[in-house]
Amino acid sequence: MSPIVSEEYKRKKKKEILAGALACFAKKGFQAATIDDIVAYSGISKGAIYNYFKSKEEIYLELLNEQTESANARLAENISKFSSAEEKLEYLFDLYRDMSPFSQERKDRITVQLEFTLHSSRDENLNRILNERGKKFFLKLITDIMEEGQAAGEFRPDTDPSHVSGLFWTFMDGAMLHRVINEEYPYKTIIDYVKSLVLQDLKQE
Amino acid sequence: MSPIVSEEYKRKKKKEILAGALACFAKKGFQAATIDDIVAYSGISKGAIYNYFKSKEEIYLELLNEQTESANARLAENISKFSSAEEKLEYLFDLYRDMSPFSQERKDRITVQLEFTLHSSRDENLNRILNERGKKFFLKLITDIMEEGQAAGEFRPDTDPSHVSGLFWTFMDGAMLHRVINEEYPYKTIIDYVKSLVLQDLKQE
Amino acid sequence: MSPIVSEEYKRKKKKEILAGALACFAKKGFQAATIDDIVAYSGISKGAIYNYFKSKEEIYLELLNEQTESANARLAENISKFSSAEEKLEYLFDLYRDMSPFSQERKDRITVQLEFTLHSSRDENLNRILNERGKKFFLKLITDIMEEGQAAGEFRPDTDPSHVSGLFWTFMDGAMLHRVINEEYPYKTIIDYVKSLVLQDLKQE
Amino acid sequence: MSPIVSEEYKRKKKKEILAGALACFAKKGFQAATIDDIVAYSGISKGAIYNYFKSKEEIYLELLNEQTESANARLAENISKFSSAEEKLEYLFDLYRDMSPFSQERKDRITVQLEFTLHSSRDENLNRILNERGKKFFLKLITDIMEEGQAAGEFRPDTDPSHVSGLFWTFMDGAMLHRVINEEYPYKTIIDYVKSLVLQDLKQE
DNA sequence: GATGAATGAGGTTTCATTCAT
DNA sequence: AATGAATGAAACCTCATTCAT
Repeated sequence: MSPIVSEEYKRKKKKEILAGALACFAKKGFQAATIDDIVAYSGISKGAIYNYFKSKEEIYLELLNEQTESANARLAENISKFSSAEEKLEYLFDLYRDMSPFSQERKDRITVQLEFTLHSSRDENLNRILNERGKKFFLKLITDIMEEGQAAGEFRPDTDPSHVSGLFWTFMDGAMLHRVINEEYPYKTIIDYVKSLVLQDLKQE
Repeated sequence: MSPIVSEEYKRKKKKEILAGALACFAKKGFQAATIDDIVAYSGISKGAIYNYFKSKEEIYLELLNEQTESANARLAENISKFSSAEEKLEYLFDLYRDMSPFSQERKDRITVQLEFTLHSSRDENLNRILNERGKKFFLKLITDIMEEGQAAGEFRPDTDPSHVSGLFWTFMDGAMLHRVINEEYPYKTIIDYVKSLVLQDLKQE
Repeated sequence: MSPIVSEEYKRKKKKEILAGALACFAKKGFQAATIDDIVAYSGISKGAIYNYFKSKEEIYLELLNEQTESANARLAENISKFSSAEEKLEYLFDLYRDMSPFSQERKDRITVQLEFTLHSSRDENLNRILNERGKKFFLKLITDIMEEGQAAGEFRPDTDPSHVSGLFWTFMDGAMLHRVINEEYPYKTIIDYVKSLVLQDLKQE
Repeated sequence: MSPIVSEEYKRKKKKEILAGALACFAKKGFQAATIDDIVAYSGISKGAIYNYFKSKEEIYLELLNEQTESANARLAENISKFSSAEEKLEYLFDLYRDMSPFSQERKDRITVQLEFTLHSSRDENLNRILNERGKKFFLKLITDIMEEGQAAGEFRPDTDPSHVSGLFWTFMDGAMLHRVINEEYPYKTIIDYVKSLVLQDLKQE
């Protein structure tokens, strides 16, 4: 009885739903956005949405998974292209700097991501998962570069790699937050400023 | 001719409600926290809460006002005690650094504050107010110090004061966010690291 | 401990409360008017109101009692002054006609009275009481006059007194309703028209 | 691809809700009747009711619209069938007279209608709309007949048509009010009595 | 697979009444 | 007697989810 549709079709449909949900969650926040908002935005019926996701929360989680994974993949892939630690670090700063000007979709993702990050502080389990992932991926991404740079003599040896990594991600999250809430925030300039401070320091003998 | 309870009493009651609300909003988020949560937490009846505040939203706004104002007051007051720009800047870094270890209440406030900041990006009007206030108070606090330091020859003259200010607040928001979501985040160490980077740079001739 | 106040004082206070309640009930309706409205309007505290009346409903009922009784008293007293049935009937028509222009208070009373009358249709018991009273007082007031007039040969004998009476009160209620909802309703003119129709008919031999 | 239920189905559902609401409003009054009353009475869930109407007030207004429109349609349609003004006027009197004995539903409608009419006196805007409609439709209905009758020489020319019209509607509202609150009110007899008074007078040369 | 009407738990807010002072 | 803060039942309305078609 059920028309059997291709996996391709299903994937497309899911993407449509996720895109609608992202826009709605960004616009109103997860709690305030309703399934009807998503229906209105995506043009997909309520029943159909529940065919693809079993709850509003699941949509949210999938949305966040999706973005972390794609971000991770992109980063890991590109970083390996550079040979020196300095270039790698520079690349990371520039990568984030060049996100600006932000597309609406990127702003939406960031808003939703930050909101979710905050929300995670309320859920022991979620929090542990996120921190674990943060350590394993984000923190390590830069400590690896730092260690590489220090081993190669590019960077001063007396700086704790995890401090640089912590500083980087702390700063990027702060910058994205400010960018999202303030159109006039000098996102690029400030990232460049921090980049110069950090690199200057690291290269000091 | 009596239950005209003292203003003192009313103030105290309001504080109790706000304290309960803060805990609940921090624990669940503004949307997810219910009036019944606040009732359960504070032991104050639903009706009484509505005698003091006319809506859940009003409680939220009052909570945020309160914290901004107290923060503003504290900062402005203390900064003026120092005579050199360097000392002032150092004081600011140290002030934020020494917030750690965070009391539960401070974490709650920060969580709620960050959530609200994010939320504000969804409300044109609120957003404008917050950015205005940010510029007038937070940004200016540091650009003033910078200009003072540059005029006095303490700081190198070629750094844009607003970049330092932007960097500072970007960083502090990021650090508080990370601290709130990650118990193990080396908050103090990283703040000291950034402080050293910034001051080192500024004092370079 | 309780200051013992005079009966006079109490009566005055009750009147004040009733006056405030009348205005509020007229303005919003019994259900929609709140005790706080009455507090605001009368300037008397909530506690005090509950010292004099044991519920909002009791205030309402007292208000209606008050007006029926005063109306009854006025009518009965004045009617007896006239000697002929025709004069009495004319007096009644004129009495109602000359209520216009209506003071705000009168309009309020009428609104509340009509609302109550309607409301009474929902309460078996109340309904019976009101109909009883209506028969005993209002209906009888005019059937008595009619019978007097027919006995005296003033009025044609073949008209059922109760029909004239029914017509009169039906009409007056309708006219007051229209007057209350429509500023431009030609209240006096229409009453005079009906009066002329009725008297003309009754005096026909 | 289905539960796009037919328009027919929706209309029926709406009617069911309105019927339930009418009964509840009549029984308790608009304010006192609760959505849960309507749920209990109609057997339709709260959510479903809010799918069809966006507020309790909207249900009320629709109910009143419905009845005015159907009344208007019925009247306008039938009146035109008669050729003489006298017949038309007689038809109107008879139409209202023959509503009795009142079905429960008719009594409900009248109660709700009268309550609403009274209520309208509290809302400037509503009041204007209702009076406008009253003038345009109800008043005009009879002044037209009067003018027709006077032009044709059926009715005496010295009677102001608007007085007859005013008298008619004043009387009918009064009669319906009395009928609704008093089972024993001789509705038919009194209407016939008024009809005879009015027609007698109009036909006098 | 798609649709959207139906459900009802649960949220916010109001307000008559009580009662300590 | 007077006051008004406190109470909590009960009102209106929303919305995630289900399910008949």
